[in-house]
Amino acid sequence: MLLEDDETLGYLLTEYLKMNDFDILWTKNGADCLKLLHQNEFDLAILDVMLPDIDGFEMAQKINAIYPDLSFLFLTARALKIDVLKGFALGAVDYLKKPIDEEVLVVRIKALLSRLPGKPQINKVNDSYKLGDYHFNTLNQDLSYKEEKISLTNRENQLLLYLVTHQNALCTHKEILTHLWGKNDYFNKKSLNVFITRLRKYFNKDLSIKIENVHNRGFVFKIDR
Amino acid sequence: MLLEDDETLGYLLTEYLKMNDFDILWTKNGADCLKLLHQNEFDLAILDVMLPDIDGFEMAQKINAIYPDLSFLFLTARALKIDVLKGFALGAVDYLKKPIDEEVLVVRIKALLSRLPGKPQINKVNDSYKLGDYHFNTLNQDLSYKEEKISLTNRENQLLLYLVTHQNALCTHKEILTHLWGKNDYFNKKSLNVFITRLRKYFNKDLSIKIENVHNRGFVFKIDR
DNA sequence: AAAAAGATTAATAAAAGATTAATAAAATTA
DNA sequence: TAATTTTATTAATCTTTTATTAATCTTTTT
Repeated sequence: MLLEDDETLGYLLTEYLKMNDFDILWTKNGADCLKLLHQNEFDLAILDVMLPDIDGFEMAQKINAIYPDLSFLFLTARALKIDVLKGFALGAVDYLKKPIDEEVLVVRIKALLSRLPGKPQINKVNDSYKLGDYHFNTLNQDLSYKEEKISLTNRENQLLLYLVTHQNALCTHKEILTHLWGKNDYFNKKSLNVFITRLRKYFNKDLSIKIENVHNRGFVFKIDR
Repeated sequence: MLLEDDETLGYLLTEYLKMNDFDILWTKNGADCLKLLHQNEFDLAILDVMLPDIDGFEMAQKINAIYPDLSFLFLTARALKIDVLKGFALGAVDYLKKPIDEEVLVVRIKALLSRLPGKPQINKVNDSYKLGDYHFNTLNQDLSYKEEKISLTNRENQLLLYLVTHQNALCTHKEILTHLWGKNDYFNKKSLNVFITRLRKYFNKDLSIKIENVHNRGFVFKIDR
């Protein structure tokens, strides 16, 4: 969450942070800020100090009282030593002086978020799947059968992951192609076919694993038992 | 731990931090710093960048390689944007510009330490690894095969340590490059390649040791048995 | 039986990786 | 300080891997 009353800077920062894959919401005053805090769960609040209706330090006190687990930092032109000390005394994780380079701001925020407890563990995908007698590790990009390890290419890995995470469900050509190839045309469909053949070959040691075709629709990954 | 070659500033900071109940040890060069790190368990390292024998960025790389759980920050007059970005890329928890007010330094460090997880800096890494018929000593920076000893360069040592501590797991290009080089671009990737070739050559007497490539992803260090 | 869709194997071109050599920068020695 | 050696990076060249396209055969549908 960004609390910043300056239109230009607020817009700029919001857009820049969005570009860097942050989910960010921007407010320009204390009242709206409180509403936002009430309606969302933020990882970090970026607070300006001088605002029309409230001062950032007061906002920090409110955060401490109402949302004690929310981390916040100050981003302000008020750079007097006394202000910095006050900011940290209120529990800020950082105190940044304006003007700040956007790129530097982004790396600082990333560094901060990576060290916040709990929150930052952004949905780490399960990376390992037991498939019949096989074992598929999508992070290491390999498929093992007993002692033998088959290393997968990027596409093979992507495709298998897609099929496995949609086990027993029909994955249409269109769905797969738009998801992995980004477009759905005749040639990519041909390519997909080649990869399906490849995967089937890898799995030929366990007859219970099947990649079935649904004519004119798509494929479905199944494990019989 | 404070790494600072300037006598006056080093003395001043050390005394000031002691007054504020920190247990602090001060070194003036890279060699002594490594000794200290080996003999103690620090919560935080404060690194100057420009030093007589080593640069602070290199020291950070060594810390990443040898004591990956030790947090560090830079305290330096080098305030160019590129340096700041590099500092954070290497995993710094903060990047502070000289001159800094002692009081502000203290509150910043307190804020940092209060957010460091528990007491994680326990697992000091082993300095010696048996790798098939080879023996790798990362502190002495050498690799021995029977009576023969190969001494490793800094980069070779860092890279091998990284691979060995992530044995059997895929180490992506990005991961390796940001950890050891501090940035991840085309040329560093080329450089990494050269080092991989070098390491493979060193290990060519034991065929069970392999550094495998995963196309378009990275490398994995393996010992077959 | 004909047409369409799918499966399979093989051929190709582009990208990535490996290797060796050349250069530049740093460290060491005289 | 200059000369020498060591080291990391960049360059050049060769090899391998990979995704796609093509060609051919098989199955499904109407």
